[in-house]
Amino acid sequence: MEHLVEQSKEDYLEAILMIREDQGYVRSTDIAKKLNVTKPSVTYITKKLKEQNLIEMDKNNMIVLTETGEKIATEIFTRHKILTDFFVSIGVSKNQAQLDACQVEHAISKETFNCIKKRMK
Amino acid sequence: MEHLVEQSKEDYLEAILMIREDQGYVRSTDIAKKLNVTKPSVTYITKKLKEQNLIEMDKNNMIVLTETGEKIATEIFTRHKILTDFFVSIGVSKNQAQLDACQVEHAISKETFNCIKKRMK
DNA sequence: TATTTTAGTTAGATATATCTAACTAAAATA
DNA sequence: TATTTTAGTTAGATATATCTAACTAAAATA
Repeated sequence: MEHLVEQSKEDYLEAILMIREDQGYVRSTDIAKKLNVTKPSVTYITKKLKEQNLIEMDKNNMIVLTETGEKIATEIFTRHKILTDFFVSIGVSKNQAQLDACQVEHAISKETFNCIKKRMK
Repeated sequence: MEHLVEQSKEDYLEAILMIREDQGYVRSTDIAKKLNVTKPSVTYITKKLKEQNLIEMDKNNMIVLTETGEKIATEIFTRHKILTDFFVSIGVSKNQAQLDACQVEHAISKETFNCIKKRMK
């Protein structure tokens, strides 16, 4: 009841960032659509993210990342892109590379990610 | 209540294989120790693995893999070894490579794994 | 042999993250 | 303006995988 498991937290924050890049604002529904979950699930998780000071909601219910939230979201989004590129570079199809990056981005340590990043420069 | 989530299932099957290689037989307690969970947790999961015909228990409560269980366990164990080697080959420390392999082995598709495997030959 | 340790189970609780059903309230459309 | 659609919440249920407490029964040790 205390903490979100890392993966969900990161998935939601990343989704918020991606939606914002896409359309400039982020509503609860947009997250539900993006992550393929129901609206009550989003309500539940965003409540927790608020409690952890990772997001805020303005008067119109628009969701914005706090500084900490932004940092985590960006970190994961960067991982996502670099991992996708890396998988493509070793011969994985674009589509599958995307899907696997979504999973692996939560699974690897900073050390391993840095080694992959180095390889991609 | 129907199915195990892939990761736990695979973790338990892999642990069973590793313990067997190590000491020749596998008891419930050995799995608890290896995976750092309590004995009731092992009872709960092994019950499900039995229902799914992935393991059996002999008269002495020794746990053995069925043909299907063996196949899954071997597949994951192979992934584990190849991913560890791969991470080490790009500069990750042996220890961290081990840990990350444990996670990534469940996260990637056959396609991506095959590309990594090809790279390691 | 008596006692302690070890292996395993059952019962019941808990945490996380989901869902459906039912609702409110605002916005868009006929 | 009346009706419908859309956005969001609350309440309550569910699945997975864990835990602690309490127990049985067998094995090992004093």
